[in-house]
Amino acid sequence: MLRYDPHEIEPRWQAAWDADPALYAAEPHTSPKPKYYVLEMLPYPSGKLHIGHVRNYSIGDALARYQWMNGFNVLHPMGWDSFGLPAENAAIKNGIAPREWTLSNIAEMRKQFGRLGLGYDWAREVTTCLPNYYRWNQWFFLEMLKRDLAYRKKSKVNWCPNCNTVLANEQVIGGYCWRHDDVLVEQRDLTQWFLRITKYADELLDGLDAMPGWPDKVKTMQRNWIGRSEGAEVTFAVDGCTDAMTVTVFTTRIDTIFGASSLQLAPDHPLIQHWCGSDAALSVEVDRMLAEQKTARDTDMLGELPKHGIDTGHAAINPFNGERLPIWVANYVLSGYGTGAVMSVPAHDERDFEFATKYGLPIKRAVAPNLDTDDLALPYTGKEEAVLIDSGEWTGEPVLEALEAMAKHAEAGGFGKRTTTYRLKDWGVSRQRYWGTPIPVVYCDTCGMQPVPEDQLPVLLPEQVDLTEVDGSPLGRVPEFVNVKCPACEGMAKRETDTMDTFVDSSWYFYRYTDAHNSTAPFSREAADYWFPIDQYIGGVEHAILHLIYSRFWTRAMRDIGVISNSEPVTRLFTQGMVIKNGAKMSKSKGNVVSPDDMIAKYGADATRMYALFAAPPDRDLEWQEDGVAGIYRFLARVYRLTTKYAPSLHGGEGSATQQALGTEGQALLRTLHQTIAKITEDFSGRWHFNTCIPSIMILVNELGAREAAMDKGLLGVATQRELFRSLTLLLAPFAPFLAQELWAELGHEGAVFRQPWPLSDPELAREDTIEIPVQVLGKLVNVIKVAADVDVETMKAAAQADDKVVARIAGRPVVKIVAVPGKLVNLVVKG
RNA sequence: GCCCGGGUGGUGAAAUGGCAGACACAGCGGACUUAAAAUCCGCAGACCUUAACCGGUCGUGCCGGUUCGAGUCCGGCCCCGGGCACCA
Repeated sequence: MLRYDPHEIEPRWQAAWDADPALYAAEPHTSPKPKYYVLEMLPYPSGKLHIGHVRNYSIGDALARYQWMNGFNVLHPMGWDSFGLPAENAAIKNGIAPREWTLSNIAEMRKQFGRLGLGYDWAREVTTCLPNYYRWNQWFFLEMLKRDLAYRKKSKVNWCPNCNTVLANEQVIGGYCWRHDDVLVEQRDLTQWFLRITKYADELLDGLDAMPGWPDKVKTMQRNWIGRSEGAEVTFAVDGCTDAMTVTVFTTRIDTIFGASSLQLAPDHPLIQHWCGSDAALSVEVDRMLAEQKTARDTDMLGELPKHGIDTGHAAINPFNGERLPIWVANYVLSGYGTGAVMSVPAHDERDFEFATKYGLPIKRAVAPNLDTDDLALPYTGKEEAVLIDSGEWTGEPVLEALEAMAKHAEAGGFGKRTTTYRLKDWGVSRQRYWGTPIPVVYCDTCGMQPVPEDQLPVLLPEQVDLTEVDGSPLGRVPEFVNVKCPACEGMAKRETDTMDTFVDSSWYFYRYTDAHNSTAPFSREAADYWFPIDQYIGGVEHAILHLIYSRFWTRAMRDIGVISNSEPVTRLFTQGMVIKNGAKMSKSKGNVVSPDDMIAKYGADATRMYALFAAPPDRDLEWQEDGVAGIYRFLARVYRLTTKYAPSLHGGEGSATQQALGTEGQALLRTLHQTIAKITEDFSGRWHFNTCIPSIMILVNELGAREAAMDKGLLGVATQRELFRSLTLLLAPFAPFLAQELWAELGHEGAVFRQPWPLSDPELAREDTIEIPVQVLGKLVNVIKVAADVDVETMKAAAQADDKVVARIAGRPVVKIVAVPGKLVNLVVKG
C-alpha cells in the first residue's frame, strides 16, 4: 500500500505546474466568461515568507481555485512591493546594492510561493522597483502636478530620526514611527511634495456609505481618520488695534456665540507669536506651554494635560453683539486643527467649562431645552431639542436652525462663513532616501521648478550610490544625477533628490496587473475597465488607514486624469486575523516565530495551508499549534490511503451513481457527500468559515473509512464509489491542491483538477429519511425521538406525547400547550 | 472618555432563538507488534448517586429581563484585544 508522501508528490506537481505558464493565466478581457478578480495584498520582499503570509495567500488561493472550478475568468496575480528602507539598511550592513538584495529576495520568495502551490498568473508579475513600473509613478505624479493635485510647500513635517526621512501622518502611530514602535517622531520644518488627498475628503468619506462589502471596522477607522467636522469660522476684530488685526475661530456651535466669554488661542498661533515679540513675560510663559505640549505629545499624554492658560491682556470684539472678550492662550487648543483658535463658551462645552471655572471667567447661558429653564445643569451640550436663549434677535430659535441662519448672517456681514474641517491632511510623499521612485522635477535658477518632460521618463535611479552618510538625500551626492539641463531654457539645473513614499507604489499596483507589459501607458483602459473593481481583496487590517485610504484616493485621481472609469478600487474587502503563538504576536524577541519552511519540511504545503484555514475563522486571530498541523497531515494521509486503495478499480466509466440500485451503505455515503458539497458551496459564497467546512470533509472521510469493509466486499458498486472519490477529490482541490491533483490523476483523469467543474449538490440525494428531534418538557430536554424527515406537526406531537420518558416526566400534570417546530423539536408546557 | 471585536471543556473551536461542546489537538484505555513508531477501535464538560449499569443536578464572564425555549435577543455591569481621542 502506498504511503502519503507530500515531499514526493508536491515537488513533482510543482515542477509540472511551473512548466505550464498557461495553467493559472487569466484570459484576456475579451473572454466571454464572467470575470473574477481575487487579490491578496502584495508582500514586501524581505526574503522570507512569514506564516501570516501563508494564511493570507491560502485564503485567496482557495477562493481563486473555487472560482476557476465555477467557470469564471479568474485574475489572480502577485507582485512585489519592492522599494523601501530595509533594502537600504541591508545595503549599509552587508554591502550589497539594494537592487541586488531586493531581486535575489524576490527570486527566493518566488520559490517559496511555488513550493506552497499558490496559483498565480506570473506573466503579470509586478515589481515596483523596476523602471518599467516606477516610470508610471512618475507619469502619474506629473499628471497630478498638471492638475494641482501635487504641490510643494514648506511646513512642519514628521521626521523619524531612525529612518532619516520624513513620514506621512498616516505613518505616525501614536507619536511613534510605523517602522520603529520605540522611536519618537520629531517635527521639522521642511519643503516637501504633497498630494492633495484632502480634495477628495468628502468623496472618500461619503463613498464608504456605499461599500457594503467592506468590514465596518475598516470603514469606521477611515471615517475617524478623515474626521469631517462641519461648522463655521467667525472672525473677531482685535480691540484697540490700529492695523485691523483679527482672530478667526472655528466652531461647530456658532449658535452658542452669545455665551462666549473669551477667545482661546494655541500657544503657537501666529498672533500670539506676534505679541510675544514685544512682550518678554508673555513669551516666557508661552514657550513654557509649548515645551509642555511637546513633552505631552511625545509621551502620548496630550489628553491628560491639566488645562491652563495665560491672559494676554488683549481683547476681541464679538461681531454678533459687540461684547469685549479677553484673549487667552490655552494649552488645550491645538494649532494643527481648525484655525488654532476657539471661542470659549463655558456654559455649553465641557472643556471651556472646566477652564472658566478654574479662572473665574463668566459662564453665560445661550442655549436651553426651552425658554423658561431656570435650573439648568451646566455645561449643557444638548442640541437636537434645544433653543437659543439670551441671544438677541435669535432668542427662541431652535439650535438646528440657528446653526445655519447665524452662519449665513456672519457670511453676509463679512465676518464668517460655513466651513468644514478635516482631520485628514494632505499626503506628504517626499522621502529623503535612495531606494524609491525619483520625483521627476528639476529646479532651474531662471525658470524655477520644471517638470521632467514625459518623453524623458523614466528618471532612472542611479546605481552605485553611497548610502553610508546620514544627512540629506543620498541622491544629492550623485553629481551626474543631480546636474541636468533645464527642460525649458537648457541652462544648468538641479534635479529633485527626494524619492517618493513607497505607499505611492502600492496605491495603484493592482491596475498594472491588468496589463503588466504595457510600455506606452500604465495600463490599457479596456483591460482595467474589464477587471475593475477588484471582486475580492484580502489582507491584514493594519493597512486600514494607510494603503487602503491612499489607494482609494489614487483611484479617484486616476479617474479624474481620465485613465479609468471606476471610483472605488475594491468591491469586497476581507481582513484576515493575525497568526499568533502562545497567545502573543510572533516576534523574534519573544522567540515564538513559526517558519513556513519548517512546517512544509515536516508536513508538506497542503497540510500547512489547510491548517491555516482550519484552525480558526479567517477573520479572527489564529493560534498556531504545530500538533494541529500534524493532525491535518494525518487526515490527508487517510484520504490518500483510502483513495489510492480503490482508485485503480475506478478508472474509466461514466455511469452515474443514481442509475444503479443503491444499498443502504451507498445511500448513506452519498447523502453525506451531497450534504458536504452543499455546505462547502454555501460557505464559499458567504461566510468563509473554512474552519467548519473542512470538518465537513473530515466527516465524509470518516464515514468512508467506517465503510471500508463494505467497499472491500463491493457492496457499494463501482459507479457509487467512483462518484464518492471523484467528488471528494474535487472538494479538496481548493484547500489541498497538490494532493487533489495527485488523486485526480490516480483516479485516471487528465488535466488540472481545479479546472474541473465544481460538483453540484443533489437535494434528493442529500435528503434525510428519518431525523432525530429533541422533546422538551418546560424547555428541558427529556428525550430524542426518531421521526420521518417529512413528518407533519400533529404526528410529531403525538409521537412526543407517546414517549415513555416524556410520560414519566409529565407525571400526570395537564399539558397546557405544545410547541412543535417541524423538523426541529417538540416542547410540552405542563401546569403545576 | 467614545467606537468596534471578543469572553464557551485541558487546547483551537462549533452551534445564524430549538439536543451546548461538531471537527481537530492534547489525554486516557484497548487492538496490532518481541518492542516502539505508524495505523485502527473506544472513552472523554463538571458534580452527585451507584459495585456497575441506570438515574439526577449544574454548566457558555457577572446581574436582571423577554420567550414555551437564550451561548444566541434586550437592559445594566466586569475583563481582554484593537481603533480614535483636549478635534473646538
